[in-house]
Amino acid sequence: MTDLPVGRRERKKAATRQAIADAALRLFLEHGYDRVSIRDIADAADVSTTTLFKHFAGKEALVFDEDQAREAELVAAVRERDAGRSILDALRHHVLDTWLPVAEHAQAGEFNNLVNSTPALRAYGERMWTRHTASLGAAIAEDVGVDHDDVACVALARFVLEIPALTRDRRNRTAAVETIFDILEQGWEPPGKPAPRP
Amino acid sequence: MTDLPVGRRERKKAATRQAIADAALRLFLEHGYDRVSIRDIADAADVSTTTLFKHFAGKEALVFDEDQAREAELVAAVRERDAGRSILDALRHHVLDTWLPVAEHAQAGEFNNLVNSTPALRAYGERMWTRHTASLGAAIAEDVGVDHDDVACVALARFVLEIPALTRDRRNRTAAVETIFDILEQGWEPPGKPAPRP
DNA sequence: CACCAAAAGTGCAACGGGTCAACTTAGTGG
DNA sequence: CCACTAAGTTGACCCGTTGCACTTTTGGTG
Repeated sequence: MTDLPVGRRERKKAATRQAIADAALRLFLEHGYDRVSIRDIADAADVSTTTLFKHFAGKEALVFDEDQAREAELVAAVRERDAGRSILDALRHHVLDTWLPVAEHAQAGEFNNLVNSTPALRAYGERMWTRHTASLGAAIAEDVGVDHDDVACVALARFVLEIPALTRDRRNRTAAVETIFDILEQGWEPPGKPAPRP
Repeated sequence: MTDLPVGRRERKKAATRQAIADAALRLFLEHGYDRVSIRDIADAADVSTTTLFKHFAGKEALVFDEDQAREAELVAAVRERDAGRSILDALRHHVLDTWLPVAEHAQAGEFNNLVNSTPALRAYGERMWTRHTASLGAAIAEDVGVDHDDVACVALARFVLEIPALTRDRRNRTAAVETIFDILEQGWEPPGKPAPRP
């Protein structure tokens, strides 16, 4: 997965980082996000708060490790799609195949619950996605051969990146994702009431 | 516009509130958002920080007065549109007629600049818009006669509300808005390079 | 008019997130 | 083995924000 550190130094560094992240997640799940202070976490991981902030940019970053990966995957999904497949199709399947499994199950029960029930974390999570707008937009633009900040391409990127927020608490996430991609492909039109059974 | 306060009490209250807001904006424009502390503002307005926070929910709220109005206008634009006009058309014209003039000119030069160049304010501003997703989505859903949290309707609402963020720093905002509405109406397709002149 | 309850405002202390500067420790590499 | 450098520590500090106990104002009511 990620290249493992070689020197003793980097191993120790990685270890501390991990210790902090573990302690944080444990305490958060145990007592709730905002009843746990940075100092608590630092103590539990047996480091100073300054050290903690050298590893993580802020309190929210303790729970959302890893957004770098997502951006790369997204761009790749566009760039390295099968020949003849449209950009939208590639994105649709990337979302369905990659995001949904993670959201649905990966022992994420408590985790999702934690994020979902903490406004600060929800907000941070949403912004995390939309921060990739520029990169994804640029990748799409490059693919179709227009300016890297072409409005249509950037807008499409943003809309796709809103999908997690829009489908978060749906009973049937798959259907919701499909519906949204249908809008993006064919345009929006008033959804009819589901026809009553005759 | 807003009903003017009658009692001496409410007049004074409104006055202090205004004094705070004025002091804040002045200091922000003069020294930059994050070089001005809450204490500075409170001092300048000659109140205590406690009082300040009884009038404004947080530091960002000092610069963004008034988002309530926007939500109502939006919902109205959908509900009270001319007969025979589609929802999307109503929204498109509401955005073009109501939002653009405000964004373009209203002595907003420095103000926009301030918001734009301060990450905290950008973030707050964007969330301000998307917070109306549910209401606008529900209005649309009601109009077409489906569940108030129908995915397609909520998605459309969100996409429309992203428009300010997506068009903020475009040279030609009008064109950008039109492009985005075209996507929402007819679906996205790869924009061709502008045809080179023959 | 006098009086009282409630609202507006004050002062102060405290908390939690986050930063800074000077210092110690301990791998790294020559 | 020694000098260099990155990781970590310490302690003080700023800032946004909240709670608490207290004073002032003001509107209404008997």
